[in-house]
Amino acid sequence: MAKKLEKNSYHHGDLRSSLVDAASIMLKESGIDGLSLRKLADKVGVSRTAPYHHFKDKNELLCAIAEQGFMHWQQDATAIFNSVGLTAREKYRQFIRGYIAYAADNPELYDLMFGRTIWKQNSATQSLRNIAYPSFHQQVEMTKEWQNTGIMPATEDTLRLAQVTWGTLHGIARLLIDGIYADRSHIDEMCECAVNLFTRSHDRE
Amino acid sequence: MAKKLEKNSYHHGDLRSSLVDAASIMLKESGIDGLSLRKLADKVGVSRTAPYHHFKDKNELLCAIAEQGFMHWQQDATAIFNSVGLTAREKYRQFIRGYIAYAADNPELYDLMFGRTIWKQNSATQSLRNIAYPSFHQQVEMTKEWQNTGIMPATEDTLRLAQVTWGTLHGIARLLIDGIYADRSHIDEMCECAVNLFTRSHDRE
DNA sequence: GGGTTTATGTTGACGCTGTCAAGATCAGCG
DNA sequence: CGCTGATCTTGACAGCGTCAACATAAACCC
Repeated sequence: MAKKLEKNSYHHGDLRSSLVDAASIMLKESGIDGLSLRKLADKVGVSRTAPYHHFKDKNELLCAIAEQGFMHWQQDATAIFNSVGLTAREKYRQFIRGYIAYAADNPELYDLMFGRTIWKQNSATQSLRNIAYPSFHQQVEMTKEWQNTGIMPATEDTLRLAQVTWGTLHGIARLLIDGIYADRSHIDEMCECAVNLFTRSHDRE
Repeated sequence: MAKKLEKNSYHHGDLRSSLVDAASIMLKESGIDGLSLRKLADKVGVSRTAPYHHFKDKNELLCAIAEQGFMHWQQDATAIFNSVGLTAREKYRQFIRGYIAYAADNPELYDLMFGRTIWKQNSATQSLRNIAYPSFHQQVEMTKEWQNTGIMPATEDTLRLAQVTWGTLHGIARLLIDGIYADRSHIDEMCECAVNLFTRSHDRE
């Protein structure tokens, strides 16, 4: 912010975060492939190879963006989880809707965070792993909690149950953001259906 | 096959199908991005731009490969669906396992068939749509059948139920092939868990 | 304060990609 | 036989990620 005045200097002063910010916007507009380091440098006002002094390669930049995405999502998730005055079932419904909404609102970011670009090639930065893995793990913890409160069947193995329920959310999100289900108007009913399936006849509240 | 002898002629004779075949192999080995038209032409033994007389661009080639994938998968699916001597629930289990197995055995092809590359940009060929849409629709028909036989809850709207259950399969498949769940040894138990969730207390056989 | 190190930014170059334009070759048909 | 259209070729262009070599200025030490 305060660095904006020193524009004409040879050194940018705050290039790294400027790059991440601008790259996030470009990602949102153009997707992972559309995000070009050259265009990015141009938009920020530096030469093509300047970013390479802050990120080893494009992958490291992508990981930095994904990190921000995880931090943002974790805020949303814990806010829902810690909300008061809701029945357990209602809270679960809100979590599902929140998950899908986050993906639908940030499709390219979601694709980056949970897509093959980063994870398939095992190219995740240690820094990214440090926030992504706990986020994955949180899914299991929440499942365990829901099993304890009787929302979800306690007979199923917690890890498997978490994998399947998260898989469902992930699958619906992907069908949406990948354009296989174009219609966003179905989302609410789909979430409702998922809640019914997973929590069927397990509470009376 | 019979064309192999006429190798040294100026005209290839059967270039289109040769391209699709070679491209399928390259796709399996290198993924969508790794599949390069230039390398492909080189492998088939023609010049870089020869493929452009058979496919308008890379997208059309990808659609042709995806078509073959859908045809292959449809064979697998109907084989499972028409198998005799199985209870409805057992048949459903086999379908789930078959779906995940197909994705796990052909990760790059699955990514092409059900990924954003084709569907997000609405770039699917009419020819591809003609086989993909019925394949999508088949998922709904099967769900309806399973509702009728009492395997799945008849109270839920068929379309929503199909979307959610397919979403689950798709999500599990993606978590697997995108490297978020590296461990294939969990697949069987995950499928079992999904079957339990969706068909819970709906049959006694 | 002066000199050196180090971080940061620049231009140039390479090989890769998809794709268009123009010309070469050849099969098939009138 | 000659023409037409399908097929294949070389040449070219812009875009990409990235390495090497060089320029600048900030930071640090004596």
